[in-house]
Amino acid sequence: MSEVRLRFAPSPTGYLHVGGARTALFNWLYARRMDGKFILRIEDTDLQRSTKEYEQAILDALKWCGLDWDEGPDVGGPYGPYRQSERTKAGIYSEYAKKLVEMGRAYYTVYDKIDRKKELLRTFDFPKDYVDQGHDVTINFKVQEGKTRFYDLLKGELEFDNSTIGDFVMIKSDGFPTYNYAVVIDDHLMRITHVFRGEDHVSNTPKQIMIYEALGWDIPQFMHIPLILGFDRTPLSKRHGATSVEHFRRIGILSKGLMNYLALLGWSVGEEEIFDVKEKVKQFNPSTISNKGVIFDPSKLEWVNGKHMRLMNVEELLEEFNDWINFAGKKVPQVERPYALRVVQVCREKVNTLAQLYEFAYPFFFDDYSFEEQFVSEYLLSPFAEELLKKAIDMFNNLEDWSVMGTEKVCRELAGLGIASKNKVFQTLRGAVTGRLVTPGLFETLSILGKQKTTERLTRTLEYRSTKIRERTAQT
RNA sequence: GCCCCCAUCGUCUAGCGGCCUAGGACACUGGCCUUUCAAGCCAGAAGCAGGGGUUCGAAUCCCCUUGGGGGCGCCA
Repeated sequence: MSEVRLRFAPSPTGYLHVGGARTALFNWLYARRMDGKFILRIEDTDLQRSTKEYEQAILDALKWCGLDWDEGPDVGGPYGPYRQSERTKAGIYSEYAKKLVEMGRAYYTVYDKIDRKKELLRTFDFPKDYVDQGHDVTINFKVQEGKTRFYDLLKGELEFDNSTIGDFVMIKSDGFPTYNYAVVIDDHLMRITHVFRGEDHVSNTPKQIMIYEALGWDIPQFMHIPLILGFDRTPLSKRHGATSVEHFRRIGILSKGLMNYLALLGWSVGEEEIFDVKEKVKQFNPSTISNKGVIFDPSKLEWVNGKHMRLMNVEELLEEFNDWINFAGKKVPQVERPYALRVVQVCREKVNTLAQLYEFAYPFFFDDYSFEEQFVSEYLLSPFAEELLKKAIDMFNNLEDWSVMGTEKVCRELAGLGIASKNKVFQTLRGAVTGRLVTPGLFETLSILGKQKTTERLTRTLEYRSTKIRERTAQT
């Protein structure tokens, strides 16, 4: 059996959309499952909208997703070039277009110079005079009578009456091919065996089939994947907020988490929900993908992501975290690796994204955290706080054992002093060393912070309290 | 308008004629744990779009209606 070859063919007119990423993922999954090839092709025939920046952004996003390709514009391959603009310059599309004209399956259309939509004539002969005079000329495919059918892996046998399909442009007047034409030429020349793409291409498929048939080429296996929709059931777009892969990366979603969620969206692998997509390659069966439009649910994405954060080993998470800090352009914590590992270990228990992790871990990394309003009004300014903090500074200064058990012992002693209730004592201490009322466990927090930071912070908080009290007295 | 696709809890799904008084997950609600909590554990509420058939029997098969989506570009 010949080699299975699949491709993902984005057009560089925007960032990689999660829908595109899902399509790429399914292509990739099947290529890997069949020990075939995954090819990346850039469809940049829309001169107006395509940019190099977007192309690079898409490549970066795909790489981040872990969807590596065997052939593509950056790595080359036996069937290159892999950019349609380059293939156009190489004359690949016009060659077959001319052939189709010669066969009588396509014709030239000449348009009016002023009213550029108005057809002047159709001809099988190259209209040299008109071209010389500067008229727009396209090459159009001539649709014949009959029916066109094809088999879709997901939808089964599909049939279209050719009378519902009009002749269509293959070569635009700027010399570039249209999508429906170029895709056929490229897929054939690149030996593509399976075309997995969005459902929005179903109605275009018969046009492509007609070209395959006219040229006497084998038709690849098609599978059209339902679109990803927003909660209002309209296709997921900017109107639903940012939808690019880059956006989810920015808000701290792990590549593993995104891929896992995207795979889950329309494809169920038994009861299991949390997995590394790469480990599910063997079980990938494209025909089990759901056949209905699916709604993108950000809250489930977050949940999946949080699970991954808690399941992966801490070293790996720390690495992801550092990469993210860098990517997101956040202030980089200047701490030792063992310290960072402990922080990540305790903080990941209660967050679902790297951004949340950063936010949650902030007081462990930096001293410039601020005090939460509620902590100040409800605890810090309370009468008991002064005595408690003084006592705490004293006891922590004398503490030698900074293990979790050690800090717990001191905390419990402080709570037993009768200065305030246990809850108030703990919350006051928590706020005093982190500025907030919601943090990892207090004993762990203190243990990680250590003697120097803890006592410094307690002292500083006590001073802050005095200043606040003075301000308040001055006002009244 | 014409053509095509789709239809199980709010969402993602299991189900492929009897195992279904429809299972799981997210979200939601309540409880537990408890030093806070966004983590964890337990419990609950929530669904086969509607109508006809076929059949001893239908979420599962067929038809219609309704609803949703896609396409009909010198966009991809």
